[in-house]
Amino acid sequence: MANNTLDLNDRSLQLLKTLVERYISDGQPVGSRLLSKDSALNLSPATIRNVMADLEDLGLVHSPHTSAGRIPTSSGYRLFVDSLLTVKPLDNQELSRLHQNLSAKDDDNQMIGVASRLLAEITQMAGIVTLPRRELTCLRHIEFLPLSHQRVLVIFVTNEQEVHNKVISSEKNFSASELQQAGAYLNSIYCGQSLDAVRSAVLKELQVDQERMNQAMLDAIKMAQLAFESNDNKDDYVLTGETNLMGFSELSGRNHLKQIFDAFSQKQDIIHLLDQSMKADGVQIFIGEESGYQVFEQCSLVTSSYSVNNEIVGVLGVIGPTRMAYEKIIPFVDVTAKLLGAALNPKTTTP
Amino acid sequence: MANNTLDLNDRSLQLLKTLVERYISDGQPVGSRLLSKDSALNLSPATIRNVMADLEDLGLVHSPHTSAGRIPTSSGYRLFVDSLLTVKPLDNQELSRLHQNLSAKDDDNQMIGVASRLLAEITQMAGIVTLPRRELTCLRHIEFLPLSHQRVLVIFVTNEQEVHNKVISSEKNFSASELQQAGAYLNSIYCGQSLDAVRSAVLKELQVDQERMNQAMLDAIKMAQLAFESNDNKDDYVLTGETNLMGFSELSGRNHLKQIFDAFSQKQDIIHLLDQSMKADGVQIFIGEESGYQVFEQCSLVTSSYSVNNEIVGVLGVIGPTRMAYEKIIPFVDVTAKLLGAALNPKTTTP
DNA sequence: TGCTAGCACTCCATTAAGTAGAGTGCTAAT
DNA sequence: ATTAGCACTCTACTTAATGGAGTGCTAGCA
Repeated sequence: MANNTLDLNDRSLQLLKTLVERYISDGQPVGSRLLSKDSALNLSPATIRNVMADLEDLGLVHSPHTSAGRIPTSSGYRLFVDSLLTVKPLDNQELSRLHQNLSAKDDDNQMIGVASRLLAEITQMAGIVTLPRRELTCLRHIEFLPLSHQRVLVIFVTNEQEVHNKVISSEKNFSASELQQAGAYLNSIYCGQSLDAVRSAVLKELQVDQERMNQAMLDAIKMAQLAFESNDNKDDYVLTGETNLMGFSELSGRNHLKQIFDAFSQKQDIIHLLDQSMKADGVQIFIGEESGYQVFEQCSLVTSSYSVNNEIVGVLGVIGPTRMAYEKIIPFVDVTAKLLGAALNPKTTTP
Repeated sequence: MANNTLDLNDRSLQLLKTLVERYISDGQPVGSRLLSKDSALNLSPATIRNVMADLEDLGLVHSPHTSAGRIPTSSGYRLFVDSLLTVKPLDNQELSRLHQNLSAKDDDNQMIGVASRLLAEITQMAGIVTLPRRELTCLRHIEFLPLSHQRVLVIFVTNEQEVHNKVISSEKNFSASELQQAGAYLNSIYCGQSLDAVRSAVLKELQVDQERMNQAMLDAIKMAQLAFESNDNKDDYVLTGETNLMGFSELSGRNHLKQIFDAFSQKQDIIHLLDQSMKADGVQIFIGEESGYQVFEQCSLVTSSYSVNNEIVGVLGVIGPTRMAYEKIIPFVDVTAKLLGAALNPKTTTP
């Protein structure tokens, strides 16, 4: 039962490869006769059947019922994408479309949307792009406005034009002009630094000699800490083309689609799944139950992190049925991630 | 063929009413025998059949095939909701749930989301709420930040804490301090007024004697005009519980659901549909093809505008199959709209 | 004239049975 | 080791048969 590649000779692997390719393109269980013709090995169907029995023992393929052909299992797909896949270079037309639409624009958020739409449209599946991490963005402007009941509205702008806002509770009731002063103070010392840098600088200030500062400065620093303490946009993404998934028969069983769409709108599980790709460079693939979520046992997720200035800031990818054209999807997701990373406005800390 | 209520005697109407009620609760075509027992009229099935034939001639009911019962047509539903419906008072439990969740909070946007979710959960259909019109909100703070290439980022806060931002192109390259001055100037004169008022005041300023103003003031006014010229959030809404629609068999035909979900993500058509409810107070109902959109010929839309300070600012409602429990949905949408209107922060102009 | 009982008819849904096709597993022969 | 052959299994599709629900129509009754 050891599902080691070494257990299999070249012939078996070759057969598995053509089986998977065939199943991906046709969607029908592949029988021994078809496989005998399709592979260049010149073997009789009977021989193929023996090989198939071996592959089935190893858990790489399985038969929906006695007299149907074989279809790949998740392990089968996994072995296929890991060792057997011959990736196809990107179609020229698609490549130019990517370049055209993902050239640097001003608005980052807009570009995220474009990327998601491209992923969905070209693959005809669902496209997903997480919003870029804010930690690495640089602070451009910060400002406080008083609300009622000791609450303060903080507005800050990062990069070129991303505006964020948040309500924090302050210790006392500040007047508008006090808040304005605090903003001016913070702007003067932290403007241009990355949020990460600001966060740690603020913490350091609070720990060391507070006596050196006057009360106004201290208030400002405290509010800055509250303003930056949590990173809120980390749990959001732009999803497009979900409806494309409705076309796939393997996903349309009863409330299967409903569960998938529910997962999409709850976001939580999806985010958790995407987070795993944040750690690694390059393309990652979750096939069927590998995702760990029952909802997606019929789905595959092809993702890639995308980076700005060699720092991973987000993840993007496509979601579709396990039976998808990996040899095209994988390079496609790969270059999309690279282009998006390149197109996003650089956020270097200029100290 | 005149589908006038007057063509029908009380008995026919009574029968139509019970037929619709029965169909709504069971989902099965209603036959003459069942109707004979169900109605309190003590008529034989044969008599009922004659009446049904009349109703069918008038286009109020129709038979899916020769030997099935009758189901209401859109006109049938229409007559039902207009003249025959006996609305049920709201369930106490639901009412208290509404009150509890729709009490005034600080964050308007958050409340919109809550309302949408309540609509969806309680009706088990899709809930939709348009964002409130910004025209009637009051300006609290405005500010400009320079971007590259003669572009300016304008940030303004309305009401308590809604932050909006937008990029405009200016005639010349302003320095940060010039922009700051402009912001301060605008704040000093327009703060606290409604956006509508600001917009017209700005236009007036530009028309009359510009000589009286210095260049800085003029620049500020011009930028204010650009900042407020278009109302962008009018074309957006919060939709929840779309997936509930997947449960209804009448909507699950082939790509029917896909079309509906596509319409949801395109937003355009939906907005246009909802806009029609903006004109009227109270509950409005679109049944099947009445909406004018083929996608929704199997759906009904029950909406109500909601108002703040007697001004209609948005629309909310539910979307579900034509076969829905109108007698419960209608009052429910009605009170939800009223509660949401009351809960939203008042935006009166305080001149 | 309005209502009803009765009857023939239609259509659907479900079940049962039969058939053709595809594909397997096993065995024996090469 | 590979293959040809055969019996077997399972599905998908077609056909037929049956029961049930409901209608439309006609004739009779108040």
